[in-house]
Amino acid sequence: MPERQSSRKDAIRNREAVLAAADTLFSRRESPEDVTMADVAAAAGVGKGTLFRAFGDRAGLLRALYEARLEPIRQAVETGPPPLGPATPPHDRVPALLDAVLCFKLDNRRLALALEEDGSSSPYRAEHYERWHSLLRAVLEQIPGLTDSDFTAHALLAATRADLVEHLAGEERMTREGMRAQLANFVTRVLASGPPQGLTAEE
Amino acid sequence: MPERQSSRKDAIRNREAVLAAADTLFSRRESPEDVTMADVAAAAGVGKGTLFRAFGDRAGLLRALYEARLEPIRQAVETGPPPLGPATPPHDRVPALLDAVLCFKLDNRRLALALEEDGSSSPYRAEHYERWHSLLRAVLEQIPGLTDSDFTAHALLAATRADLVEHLAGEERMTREGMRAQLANFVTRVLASGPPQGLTAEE
DNA sequence: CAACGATACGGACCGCCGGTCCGTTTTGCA
DNA sequence: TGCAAAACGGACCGGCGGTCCGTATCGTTG
Repeated sequence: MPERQSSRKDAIRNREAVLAAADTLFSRRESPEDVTMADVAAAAGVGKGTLFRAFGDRAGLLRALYEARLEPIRQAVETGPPPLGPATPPHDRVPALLDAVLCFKLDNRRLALALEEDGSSSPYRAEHYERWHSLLRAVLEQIPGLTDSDFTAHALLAATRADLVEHLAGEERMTREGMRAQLANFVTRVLASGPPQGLTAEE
Repeated sequence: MPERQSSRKDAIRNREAVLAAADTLFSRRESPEDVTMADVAAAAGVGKGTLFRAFGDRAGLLRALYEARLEPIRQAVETGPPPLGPATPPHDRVPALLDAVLCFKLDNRRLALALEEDGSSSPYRAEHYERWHSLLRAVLEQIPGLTDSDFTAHALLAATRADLVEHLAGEERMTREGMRAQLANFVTRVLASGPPQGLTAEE
């Protein structure tokens, strides 16, 4: 697993070049799978060997790109202000988190698609998914009257799957705001039904 | 698109043989993608040419298998008795439909996985998905106080995605009944919250 | 600054897989 | 039985992810 950073400046420069090239390629080309590793190498002005040494394999490159793009949001979630940050009350944080995920996928459609539909290993094993899931689960657990937090977290995240987002945005011509609104609505509905009888207490 | 049936008996026999071979191969092998077309052809005692002539391409074979397995459920949904059939009141039919989908995916894990994660074209374009979606949407539409039927149908179906099911059953060791119960719970929660303010009218 | 070991480079090369092609065989009709 | 149409099957192809190894570059040490 050659994922260790190198100190040599040519290595570092090449790594950057590859990342940049891959980024533009993925956002330009229609489908992620007609961006080949050779394409990326060529676009970065680099040999294939270099590319694979730097990132291990295709999934490694995708992961690196994804994590880089995800970093700001990760910050906002872990140490930022409400409504994403940890100080937010659960009822408000859950929709905010899911909205953030949705927006991220809208802004990085091709990339998310590439990462999720790469058959080599289930998206559910990716540790960025693990992060979202366990966070969401933890927050859900703080909402009184809500059971099955684990499954619920999965189910809610499933509503933001990259290919679904792609389908809604592309095929069904749904607008960004339309989607955000409907997802918000959906989340609300899931959270709304309180204990036994519908209570929806105003806070 | 060579999908048209042939009347020649060798063609028919071979088609059956391929279907059967593929079926057992997919249920035996760990991951769908280490069942190659050559494997299937060999197991069926048939040349690759025959296989591709009969089903067009890999996706075609998967689709044929899937549709065959789906047929009984399709019957039950279209013309069967409650709780799946058309006579069922919407509130009861929605959970029943989703439970049926879930059970189907549990019973055909590898196959569903193969079909959904085949990158060549989004699962949302498959017409069996279209069928489930439009049916579910239609039923949801009959539930008073429920908006966004289209999106809601997508979101509910997303909770039964094959790779999620696989993950829950495999990685998280969730039992069949556990999953069914949690999905039922989730569906209930989505349907429960009435119009704007929690109403949950008893029928 | 010279020299050298360590490290990275890059593109020819490999194995595999989905899909095609075409000479050969089977089928069923007259 | 003869014959055209249809199906057979496996050699073949193109392209992809990934590897290998001779070569070029780096940076460190005297």
